[in-house]
Amino acid sequence: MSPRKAAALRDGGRSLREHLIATAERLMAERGAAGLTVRAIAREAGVADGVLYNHFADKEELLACALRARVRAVESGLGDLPEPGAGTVEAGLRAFVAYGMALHAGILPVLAGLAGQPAVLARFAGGPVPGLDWRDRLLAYLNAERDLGRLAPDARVEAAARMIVGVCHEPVMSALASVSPPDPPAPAPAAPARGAAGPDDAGLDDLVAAVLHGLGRR
Amino acid sequence: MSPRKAAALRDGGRSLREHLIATAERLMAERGAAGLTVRAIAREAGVADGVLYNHFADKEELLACALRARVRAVESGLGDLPEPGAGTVEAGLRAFVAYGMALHAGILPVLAGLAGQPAVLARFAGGPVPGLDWRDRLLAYLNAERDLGRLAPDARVEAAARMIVGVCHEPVMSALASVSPPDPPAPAPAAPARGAAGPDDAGLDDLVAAVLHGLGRR
DNA sequence: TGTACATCAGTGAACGCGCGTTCACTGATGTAC
DNA sequence: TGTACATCAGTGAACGCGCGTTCACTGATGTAC
Repeated sequence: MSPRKAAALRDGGRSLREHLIATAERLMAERGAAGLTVRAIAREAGVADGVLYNHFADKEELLACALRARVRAVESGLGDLPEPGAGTVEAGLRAFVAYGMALHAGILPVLAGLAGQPAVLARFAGGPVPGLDWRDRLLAYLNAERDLGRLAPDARVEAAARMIVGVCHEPVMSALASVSPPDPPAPAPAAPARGAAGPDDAGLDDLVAAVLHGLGRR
Repeated sequence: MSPRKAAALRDGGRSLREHLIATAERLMAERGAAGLTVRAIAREAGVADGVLYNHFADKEELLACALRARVRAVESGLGDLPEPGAGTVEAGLRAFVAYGMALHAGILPVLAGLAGQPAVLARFAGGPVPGLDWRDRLLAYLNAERDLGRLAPDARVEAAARMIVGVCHEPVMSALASVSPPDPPAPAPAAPARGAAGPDDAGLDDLVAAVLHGLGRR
């Protein structure tokens, strides 16, 4: 009851399905999802072209699984989000912004590469979307801190949340717009548009200070 | 010295080159740039498939021209940006945010559709990029208002500019992530991801108030 | 003025290529006797 | 225990399709005489 085994799996215990998802996820992270072909995934995984159709309905299902795996991998590398009332508000906001920056830097480039394949994004959206969850938790954190009296009673928490979400998108979008690698022969670094994306520590402090104190005269 | 004329241009005075750019720009705005083919452009323009190569080096050059035309069209529909010192700071910021929202809502969906074709983006980036120009003018405006004494002397203008840029990206990105039209037979509305993108007037006011006054207790 | 020829942008069938997907075949393993 | 057979995941050549691009041909217009 255990027929032929894929050459690439002679060692290692994981199934071919998991192996294909892991390979597709790695290629997404390395080269982006835009020009990813089933042949490239199969060759990189060391298996035959057609075997993916024994485990997935079509290419889109494999890509959707790989996207979910990518999201889990990015999130597992991030710490916990702060609880309201613990530590200073400055530190809490810093943690939320740093988390959001890393989350979006890891996921947005892949999502952008799938902009031309809405069916994959639709399958992905058919579940909890990590960016939205993070946004909801940020909003809940701000509301709780306001209720604790550590933010102004009339603080515009909705507007602030939208700005914080936006500021996490912005460096990724700018990096995407300015890259210009050759299309087919892109060896690419292991994690593109990551390094230069986020702000340094002083930038984070300025962001938090701007959110808390505003620009106006006091 | 005036040989055969394209059937679609028997009336109208513009050149076939301009006609192709205008058609490609319209298709970009209607369907996005992701699945746009030279055949679709030629059919929509009412000319033969191959004629584009008499006027452009390749498909990428046509798309780059169409992208520039699209940007000019969006910008021409927007008003002027405010000058420092004129009107209230609130009104000035409102104008900058409204301008940025409309600019990005018109351009980002098209840019996202080109994420898989970096060569087009590279040609586009080989000139003044409107989003960057707007960002620079916003930063200059904030600095000038601070120097005029209408913002706090220690106002974090860089951080605020990044948040304002981000908040203009954010609704477009959210709309892109949530759309799921069928891929090939997409008649699509005339301007996708536009209507639900921007905030209403009250939302704009809250954003400006959050930027000016911050969230902290005073 | 009328006729034959030259010019060249426009035409569209055809080319080569890479894509996603299929399916007849392979061969390692479990089972029957 | 040894041998023949059944199972079925894996294999990879081949299929059909749509893409960007090419190029021999068309035909409206300008020129020569």
